[in-house]
Amino acid sequence: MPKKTSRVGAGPRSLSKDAILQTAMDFMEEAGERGFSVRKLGERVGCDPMAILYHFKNKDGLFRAMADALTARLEGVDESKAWQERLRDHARHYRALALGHPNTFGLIQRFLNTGISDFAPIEMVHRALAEAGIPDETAPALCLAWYASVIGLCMGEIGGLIRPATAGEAREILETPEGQYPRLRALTPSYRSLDPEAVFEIANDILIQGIARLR
Amino acid sequence: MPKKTSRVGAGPRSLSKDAILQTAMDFMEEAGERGFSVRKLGERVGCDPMAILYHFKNKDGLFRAMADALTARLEGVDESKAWQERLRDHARHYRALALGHPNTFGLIQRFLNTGISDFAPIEMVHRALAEAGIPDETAPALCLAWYASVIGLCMGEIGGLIRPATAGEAREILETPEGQYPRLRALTPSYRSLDPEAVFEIANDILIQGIARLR
DNA sequence: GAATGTTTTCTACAACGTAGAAAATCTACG
DNA sequence: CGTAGATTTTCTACGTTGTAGAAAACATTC
Repeated sequence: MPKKTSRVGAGPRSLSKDAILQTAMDFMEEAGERGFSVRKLGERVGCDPMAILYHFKNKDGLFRAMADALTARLEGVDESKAWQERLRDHARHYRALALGHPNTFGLIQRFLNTGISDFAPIEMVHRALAEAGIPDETAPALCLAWYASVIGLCMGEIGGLIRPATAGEAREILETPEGQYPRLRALTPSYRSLDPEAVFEIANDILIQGIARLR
Repeated sequence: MPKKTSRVGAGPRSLSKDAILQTAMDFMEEAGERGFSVRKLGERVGCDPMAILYHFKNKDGLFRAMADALTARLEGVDESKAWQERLRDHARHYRALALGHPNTFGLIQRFLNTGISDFAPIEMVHRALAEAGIPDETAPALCLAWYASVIGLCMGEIGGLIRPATAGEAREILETPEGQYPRLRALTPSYRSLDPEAVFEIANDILIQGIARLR
């Protein structure tokens, strides 16, 4: 039977898991996943690398915890809004998370399989789908499709797929034989001035429109 | 000035880049990215690890080439079909690629930023969008949104997000307080028997419907 | 203060990516 | 043929990584 005090077992300096996670996320944003190592994190935290692994089992466990910690920062939505706006806001919050922590966000995608630990947002999505008139048979599929798409859009933006075309890329298109890619050629200026936020919003439009027409 | 023969410069055993890539992809599917190393690949190929790095500059370059090789296997679409079916088929081909090479497919997402090297499929998508009545101003945004969503769906499926809920997960939901997640609770049986393919198809429906109504 | 349990450090090992030098092999040309 | 130059493959070596296992430091309970 443990004591009544908060800390169930205190080691010498009582390294805080939350503090380690915060430092780990900052470090990940600075160095990227390539530059991230448990040893260097230990240096930053000011402890032996093995102390970190003691708390998180192994590097994968640490990554999982970082993904959870980031997911936990997801802003809630205003329940008084219409279902369309609630879904849109939820998607926007994911995007905000991705843009604010681009390097850590990839871990969310990687470890999304296990631990749909946060039931609350999923319940919210399902309430929205119910209000949209989606029958119970298709609701789960729709919910997962929505999450996969939204996360895909976030990954696309932080991964560099969704961004204005560079001058070099534009030139590359214009240097192709005249009649080969007429549409791509015509759209090149439009690609040059692409607005990533507009891409996200238009994707949201499509998802919401599509859901509305599906019932 | 090089000779007219095909091989511009032949080393001792003339290690074929394509053969290396094929072996690398097989190895990646067997071992996953964690188990993949240049040294072990060298063993499989039957050469020194450094010979591989000579051809691909470094491990990242090899990964990039693997992603390109996989993308090159994308099946083309039947141009005689309606634009809706062409988009749907294109998406299905991506899914087939993902399910056939789950471990290598992640590289496609990672390195999609650079090298929109295959103009042909993008041109195809834009022709479809034009037929759908999408104006030039929004076509690029729509195209990128479509790709990001489709790839997100593929990653969601091979990453384990899109799959039937396990018995343990179902229990976890049913063990929550009665009135807390009523929707989730009601949908649990439906989650248990979820069909990933249905999720993909419904997402396609939404995308196509959304595009059709957008003009 | 001794016993017990938890946390942190220390030490060591196998595996990794790859730089740089060396060797092996190919091509071109006399 | 042989020699010169270019290309490809191997060899060696270095710093870094994740982490197992033993030891040490500290906290808590009696």
